[in-house]
Amino acid sequence: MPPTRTAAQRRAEERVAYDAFLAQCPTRQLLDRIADKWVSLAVNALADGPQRYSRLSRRLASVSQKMLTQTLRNLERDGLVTRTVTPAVPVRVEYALTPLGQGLVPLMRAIKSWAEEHMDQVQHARAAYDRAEGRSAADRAGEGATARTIPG
Amino acid sequence: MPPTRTAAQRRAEERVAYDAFLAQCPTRQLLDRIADKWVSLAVNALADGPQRYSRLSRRLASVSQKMLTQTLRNLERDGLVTRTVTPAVPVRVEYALTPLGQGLVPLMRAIKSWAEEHMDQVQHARAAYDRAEGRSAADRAGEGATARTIPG
DNA sequence: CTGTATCCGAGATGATACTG
DNA sequence: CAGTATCATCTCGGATACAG
Repeated sequence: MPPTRTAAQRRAEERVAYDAFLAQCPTRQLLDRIADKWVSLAVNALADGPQRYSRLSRRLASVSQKMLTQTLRNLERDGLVTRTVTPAVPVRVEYALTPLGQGLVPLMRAIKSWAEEHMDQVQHARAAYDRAEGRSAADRAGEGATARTIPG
Repeated sequence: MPPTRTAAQRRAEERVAYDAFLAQCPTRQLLDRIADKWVSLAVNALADGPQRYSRLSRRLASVSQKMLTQTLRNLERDGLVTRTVTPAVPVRVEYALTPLGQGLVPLMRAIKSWAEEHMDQVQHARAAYDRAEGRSAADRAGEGATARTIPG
């Protein structure tokens, strides 16, 4: 008789288990947090000291209001930033890194450091790969690396 | 007369500029790469040595075939892994970390290390925040931290 | 000033079926 | 064995309008 579960079913179960695992995995949680497009920007901006919402909004001009608020809320929830409301008219809200949030800064620097040291190699590999992809294998014979990092 | 561009328009332009910036920013590229759900798993698995596709597929049982292939292709494109095809019947394809890819491992360890040292604080903050959110402010008076890290 | 609420389109991801 | 192709879904993020 056939196995009780198909390969697809087993994979589905594995996924459930893995998802549950992810919910606890510190590394994944950290990666999910810092890899967020706006988090790195916000943390960087706040590394200069406490700032009001409007100032952050101006500094991170490319971030929509929705995303900025959402990012700051998440960071607050995780205990990485504080949100201080001063009741006045108009309201004044100031954001600041907590000690925990400040601890994140060196790590970000480490990542940045590695990136600056090695990402050019990645860029080069990427360009080479794309060049090879773009044409038939026979075409790529004598060819110097153009070292073009970013197309377009 | 009103300004030539509205605030919304200005923000849109800022976004375009920022997107262009992101395309070059090494840090962001690195974050985008390593934060990928499956990349960390794949790199980790390959850190044990070269492996065939089928073996990877079994080890990363939670990853769909499509995603595994896509992940490996991206890593190959970035020069982080090699893909070696041995013409035979059936075909044999082996993946391995390049030296560049191996250089990524210590960085991942650093991230993991930070995560293991600090993410429990984040979890605690998160739980506290969620507890406060879940009820009216008046309710939270005398209450010990339950230290429940993961709900559900 | 500092947000919240709603709608909507684009891209990511999984399931499934098919191929050299 | 090692993929590729296609379709359905689903979440994210932006635009916009409204509110305390």
